[in-house]
Amino acid sequence: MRGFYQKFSEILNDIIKNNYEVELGPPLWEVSACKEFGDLSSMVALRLASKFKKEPLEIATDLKLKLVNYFKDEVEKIEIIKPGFINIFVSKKALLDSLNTLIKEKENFFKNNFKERVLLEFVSANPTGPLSVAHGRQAVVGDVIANILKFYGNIVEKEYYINDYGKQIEVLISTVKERIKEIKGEDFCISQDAYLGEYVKDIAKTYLEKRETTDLENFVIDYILSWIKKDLKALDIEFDNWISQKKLINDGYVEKTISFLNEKGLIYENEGSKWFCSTKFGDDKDRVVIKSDKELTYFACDIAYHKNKLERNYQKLINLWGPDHHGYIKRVKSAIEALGYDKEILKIIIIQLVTLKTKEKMSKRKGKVIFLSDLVQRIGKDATRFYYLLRKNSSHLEFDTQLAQEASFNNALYYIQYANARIESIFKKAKLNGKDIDVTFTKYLDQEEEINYLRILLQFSNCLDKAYYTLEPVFIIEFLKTLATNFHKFYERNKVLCEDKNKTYARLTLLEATRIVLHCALKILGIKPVEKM
RNA sequence: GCGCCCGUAGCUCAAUAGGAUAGAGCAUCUGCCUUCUAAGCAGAGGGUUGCGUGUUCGAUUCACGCCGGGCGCGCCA
Repeated sequence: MRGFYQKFSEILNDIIKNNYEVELGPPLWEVSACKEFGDLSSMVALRLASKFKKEPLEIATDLKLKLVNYFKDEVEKIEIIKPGFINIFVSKKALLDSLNTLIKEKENFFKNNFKERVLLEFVSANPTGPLSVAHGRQAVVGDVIANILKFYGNIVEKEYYINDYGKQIEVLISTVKERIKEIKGEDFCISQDAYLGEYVKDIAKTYLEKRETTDLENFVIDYILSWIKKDLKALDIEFDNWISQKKLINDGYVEKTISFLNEKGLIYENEGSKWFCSTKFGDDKDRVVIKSDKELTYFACDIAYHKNKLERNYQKLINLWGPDHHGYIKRVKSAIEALGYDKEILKIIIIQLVTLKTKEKMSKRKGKVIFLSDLVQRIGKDATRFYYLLRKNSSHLEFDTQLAQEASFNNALYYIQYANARIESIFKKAKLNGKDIDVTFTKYLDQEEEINYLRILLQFSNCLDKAYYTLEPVFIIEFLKTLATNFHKFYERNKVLCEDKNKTYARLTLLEATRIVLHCALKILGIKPVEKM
């Protein structure tokens, strides 16, 4: 249960269903916490008006009349404004009731119970080297999206697709072989398109040291995968499933998928290779699935992989891809339709580029990649996660490593953590903790400033909705900044521990509620709250 | 040439799933520490939202066309 915000949404939804026989998607209410326009503002009258070609003001008035019946003392007043806004001024009582419930239920207050089975595939970097800073953004965003989905009661599996087959791997293996020769002092040859990174030498060295008798290819892939897992672990990210492309092929799954499409008449031969007519499903051109050298293309495997996903019966598939894959979306969606599924089941989120802003100007010579592990080691897990989430998924992210390390108010994470530290400090001084909070004292919260602060706090529900429906973690960051700002303001102006014991306990409930919200939000972001600074 | 992302204050970015007077921080200037952490708070200045047209009650947001910046366009993966 999430207090009045949830309740009001349910009520409005019922009214619309009963009277207009339609179901409008969220948001039904926008939370404004603004003196002029009230706590909740709804545009549904305007949405209904354009749908039924009626006067928005009429609809708004009608909805207002029906809304009134549902409330006794939760609402101060309902106003209809200009083109058709319905503005609700929530009563102090409703706000305090929400506060009481929040303190009792803690973070459960904000949860939902949607129960969808969701498969989230992200990172899926080729096992040809350690993860780069670009992969890091996908990893963190994906992990946080998973947390958001889970928080709303969905069953989420995080999956990593291992591209352990194809030319890239072949090139890597041959590079390792040459490096082994180099170490042994034999003649060797590193070609132009080989993997030039120093880490290839490390792999070769380790392979020799361990006197591995196993297959070199398996050794190399396992070795790199262990790096990748370690890099992810350093960011507190763990995957539920690791799906191997090679295994899909060896199990005959890819072949089966191609013949399945062939039976549907969607595969044809041309110039010695086999093509899938993706144009029939909206793609710009048909795509090769079996090359003229009889090898499978990456796309062929991907069709099979998505078929495999679909057969595992998820209600939603979400893929996080880098911007270089945007041209690939139509192709995969076509494949899903060709396989006989609704392409809307797959949601693809493109995570834009990351650039590093560093003072010492890490050289870009020879396209040298900067490893994720170096970044995490330098600025720590929490700051790395936070700064990766700073922008919308679709926006370029400039990662300011200098700022992320800085212990100053310029650093938004410090500012937020500082709020938490101040709260902890007050509780410590009062020799109390969260368990000692008695909600009967909330009745002493009678100043406008206190109630307004409470309003901000309760907007977390709305923030979570936004993040959930848009799959944009950045909204949680933005909320945390706002909350921290308002907390610091409140802190400066109102002393919590004061002569008036009732006031003290009342304000402590506000602090406890803030602590719950801060901890909850940070937990979703995978960041540890700091208790002392 | 085609496709994707971006263009908002001097700088870095916000603006919620079209909403009401486009907001923060930095930098500049002015105040506030015998009082729960000054890593903070209060205040001032700063805008033709790249340009144009359209969609509608309403556009920073959507559509189309320009201009400018970034990236991608394999029988690579």
